[in-house]
Amino acid sequence: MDDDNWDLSAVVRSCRPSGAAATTTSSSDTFSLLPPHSRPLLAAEGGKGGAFVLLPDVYQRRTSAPGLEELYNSSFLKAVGGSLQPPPCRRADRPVSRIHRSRRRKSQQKKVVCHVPADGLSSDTWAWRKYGQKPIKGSPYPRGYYKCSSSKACLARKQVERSRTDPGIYILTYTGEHNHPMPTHRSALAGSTRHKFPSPPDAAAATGDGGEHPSTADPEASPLSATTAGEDGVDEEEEVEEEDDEGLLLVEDMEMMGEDDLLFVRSEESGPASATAAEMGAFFDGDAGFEDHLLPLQWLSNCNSSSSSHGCYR
DNA sequence: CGCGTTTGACCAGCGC
DNA sequence: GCGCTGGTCAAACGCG
Repeated sequence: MDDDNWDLSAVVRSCRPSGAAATTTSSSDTFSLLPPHSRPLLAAEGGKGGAFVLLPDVYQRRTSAPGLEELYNSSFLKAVGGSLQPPPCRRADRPVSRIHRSRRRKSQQKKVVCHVPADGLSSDTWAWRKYGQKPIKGSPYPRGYYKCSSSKACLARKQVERSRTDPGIYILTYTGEHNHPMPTHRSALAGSTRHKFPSPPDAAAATGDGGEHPSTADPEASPLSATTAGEDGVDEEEEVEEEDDEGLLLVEDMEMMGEDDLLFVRSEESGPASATAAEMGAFFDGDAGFEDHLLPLQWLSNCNSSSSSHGCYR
């Protein structure tokens, strides 16, 4: 119920730089949904211009942050205790159990929507397993549906879709909460290492029309080789905006993000990332499983240190 | 052999 | 009430 917010609130609050945070008043639960890596940039309310607030390291140290763990735990209690459903049922059972679950969620579940550059995708430390993909009306790019694969009981889900306005940006929608601690090592996750390094016919297609062919175009695919990506300090921006108490977060379209404010490292960018970017481009087009490419998160700390988002997002 | 991805089908929420 | 669209499931397939 409405208590969903509490956990998030805690996080937010703790993260809040004294003044800025005010923006997301009730962004509460939203963040709990977000993977640590994706420290969201809170868009200041008037923030269209780009007043982003970088959340402190709450997320940064997932391993050592007791607070976070608590958060998780408590979250579990709330999320799981309340609505955790027994596992999925087969079609036969579906009618009943599933209905409640999915349909309800559809409209009422809290969501966290964030926009991240391709690089950002790779930094998701949770283990996700793709369970579906669908073309979305109005968007040239299909949307991928992921579940947390760390635990079967985990309700966390995520949708990945490429921004129609900016192919370089991915829209991540998190729903549900993880009812288990975050995996320490990606490698520990169930065989989540399936790098398909494509030998992309053309990277161009990657950024451009991938969506046309659902089968080949995976929006979410954004494999960065952890090494390269991590090194350069990627930029990852996500802006989260809360809409209502329902917990629904809306992120305004890319337009709202001033280019000046949000700079993504694109393929043209220089440095170590460039190679990565290129590769990514290739991936965008046809591959999936970006989650496999985990960023060391080192860059997080780097970014973190800088007080302004600009420092990082460059 | 195990696990993740792909893909088609099913189901129901939502808008008209 | 109907149709559309999105979300999820599960079998098949591929890869390590």
